[in-house]
Amino acid sequence: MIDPNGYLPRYYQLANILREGIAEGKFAALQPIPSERELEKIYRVSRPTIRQAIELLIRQGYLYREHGRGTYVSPQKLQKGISELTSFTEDMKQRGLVPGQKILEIGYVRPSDKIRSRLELPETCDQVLRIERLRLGDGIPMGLQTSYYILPEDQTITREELEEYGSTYKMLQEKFHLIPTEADETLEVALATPPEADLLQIEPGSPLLLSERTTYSQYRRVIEFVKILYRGDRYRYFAKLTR
Amino acid sequence: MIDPNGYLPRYYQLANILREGIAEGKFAALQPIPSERELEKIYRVSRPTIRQAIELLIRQGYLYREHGRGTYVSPQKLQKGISELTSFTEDMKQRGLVPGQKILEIGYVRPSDKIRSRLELPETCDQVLRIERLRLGDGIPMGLQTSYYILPEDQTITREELEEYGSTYKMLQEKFHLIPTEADETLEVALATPPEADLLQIEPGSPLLLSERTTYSQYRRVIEFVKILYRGDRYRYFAKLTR
DNA sequence: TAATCTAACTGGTAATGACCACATCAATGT
DNA sequence: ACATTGATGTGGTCATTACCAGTTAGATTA
Repeated sequence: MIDPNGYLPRYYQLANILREGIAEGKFAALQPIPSERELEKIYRVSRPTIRQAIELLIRQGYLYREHGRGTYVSPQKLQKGISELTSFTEDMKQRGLVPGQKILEIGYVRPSDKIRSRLELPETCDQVLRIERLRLGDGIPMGLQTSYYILPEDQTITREELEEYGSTYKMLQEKFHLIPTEADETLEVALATPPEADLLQIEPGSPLLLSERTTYSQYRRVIEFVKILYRGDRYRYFAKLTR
Repeated sequence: MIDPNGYLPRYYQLANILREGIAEGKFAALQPIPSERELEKIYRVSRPTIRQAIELLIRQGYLYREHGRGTYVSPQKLQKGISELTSFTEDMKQRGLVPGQKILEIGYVRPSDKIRSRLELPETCDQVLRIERLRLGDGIPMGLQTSYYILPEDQTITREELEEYGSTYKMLQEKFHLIPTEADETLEVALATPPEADLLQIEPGSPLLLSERTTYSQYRRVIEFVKILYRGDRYRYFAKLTR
């Protein structure tokens, strides 16, 4: 069941086994899974390893513990949609829509004070890459996205690459070895200006959901600042909160 | 430094010491803290204990690790505002505003199908407590809140209690021993109807931020379903995302 | 000089053994 | 009949020991 010399660490293998068991209904919602001492005998791994696997599944929302009682399976509603950092592309896929994009503009600009502070720009740098895109879901306009990146001119992004990769996050990872790992996001409402309404194919003055996000790399440096104006009638934001 | 027989577990004491060190600037942002083996000698606790403390601080956003290099202090921007489950009252306090409320209506109603499903109501139950409140920040209308609770009639909430406690979450915890521990939230835009606009002191048709939240207890049972219509011009939603 | 290797760090995974704190329930006492 | 107690199960904490896996820098080599 668990390969001690496997490619994946043992606690990770065990977590996968348990997660599958939950998905298959082998362990039912609100019912306890075997105790840590029992799992020790079943899977032939030590208790710390088992606890590590369980802690992973708790963080992912699949299990929860009750001291003195046992470890239980979360109800389905709590098993999905943890507030995860996703790109627009991944977001659309999760919603069951085919992601698409239409690049409107791409080029270097002088950053405004707001952009400067959001990108935590050093004084020396006075050029940032700006990309404006119309984002589609199943071919229908979903939002208007404006992204800013700090990139030297010899390491830049071309329109062709952007179209080829589809997902910007995938490109950042493969081309620059920058992995988005954390982000701060704010959401508020806005009203569509005539040019925005035209691009989004809605009436001017229609309500929009405005998202502003600063994304950080694995080194805790700012990667990008992204502003997205979502169509209010087609987009809903999900969050999972814990305490 | 660390009391082995203290009221708090050792890993928790160590986490507090390190968190203070970070707050005081003793450990600077983006700089490494002492290695796990060094901390072992400094604080006279074993490595598992140290790792547990560090993992806690990582989850709270204060530290991050780099395999082979060390454990580093996160930049300030990432140290706060983790997507936490807070009541309206706590939310206002965090924003530096004085929370307030005006109770508009309180009583039992037959739940609609939508409310039924959101509360995961059993067939037998056909009465839920509905509370409608105008929520204030520094005395100014911030949002219109409608909450639904599953409570037997002998264990109910009165208008007086609601006004006395101020925070509903505090009351749930102290009176019913129900601790809100997890929640699913959705956000979308809406336009104010004339009666809503009147209560919120804005123009009819003004944009609003509509939040719908299902809150779960420590036993993973639904506690409440809450709908809040926030004034679009006075409220902004914050989220912290991870991967 | 420049590429390579190696030793010494770092965190990551794992086993073992021990004791504590909380929950439950059956046996015991009143 | 009821309250109490204690055994036994659960997860929570902690120490010790060992080895693996990346990173780095200085010593070695070509």
